[in-house]
Amino acid sequence: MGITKTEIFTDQQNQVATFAKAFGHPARVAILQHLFKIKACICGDLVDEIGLAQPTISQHLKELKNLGLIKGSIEGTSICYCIHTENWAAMKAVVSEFLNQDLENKSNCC
Amino acid sequence: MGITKTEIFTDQQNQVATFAKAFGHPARVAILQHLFKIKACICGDLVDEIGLAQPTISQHLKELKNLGLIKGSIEGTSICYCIHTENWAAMKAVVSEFLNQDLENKSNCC
DNA sequence: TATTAATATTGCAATATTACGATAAATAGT
DNA sequence: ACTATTTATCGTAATATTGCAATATTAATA
Repeated sequence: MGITKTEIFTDQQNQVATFAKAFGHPARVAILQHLFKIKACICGDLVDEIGLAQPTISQHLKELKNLGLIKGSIEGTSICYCIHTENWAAMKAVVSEFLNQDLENKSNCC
Repeated sequence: MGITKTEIFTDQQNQVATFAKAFGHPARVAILQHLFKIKACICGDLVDEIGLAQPTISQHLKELKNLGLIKGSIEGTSICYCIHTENWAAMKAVVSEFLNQDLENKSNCC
């Protein structure tokens, strides 16, 4: 049905999935990488930097902002986006815990 | 258009996105966690463990297998799935590099 | 070989995502 | 106030994803 049954999963599982979904598109990966690289936060040269139309970039930015991973502040007519470092760290903690799981014992079949 | 323009991104960006998409659904997060937890690899009790229909679980397993994150071996009539540890480590390296980016300088606006 | 058990595949309906043109909203400068 | 610039929103088309019932496949066992 295209709808995810979030009710049957734990909060932690849903959180990992939600954050991971944010990185599940190369445009958002590219946006975040650019914001990390450019020390000063960047506004809409993202549209030039990445090869997508302005409304598309704006939409991706909105998703990242809704998740709290970036924040934007008005600079005249343009808007300055940057990484929300505290929230990024929090997200990283959740996702890293998932990624860094270890096999307790060696598996006995595969 | 629902179609992602992968051509305009780097291989690394597409890789991060592809792996992240695998974790972008709580069912797949749950499946992977269960495979990590249960030392011996598990077959189709995943259907009982997680509350989704058998075809749905089978589909999620297929995606994870296609990405190389899990592997399955036939055990009689059932199939034994487990984490593909080498590939998991490789994935972790790619995703971690993305997550662990650091801001070079403090941002000057937000 | 017929039956049973476990998993995979097919087909389909519902919803989500991606992308962009057109347009609106906000602000700066004239 | 008018214009230009920048970003957001709306509307819509195309594609992707999720989920499951029905069915097929595979392997063990009677």
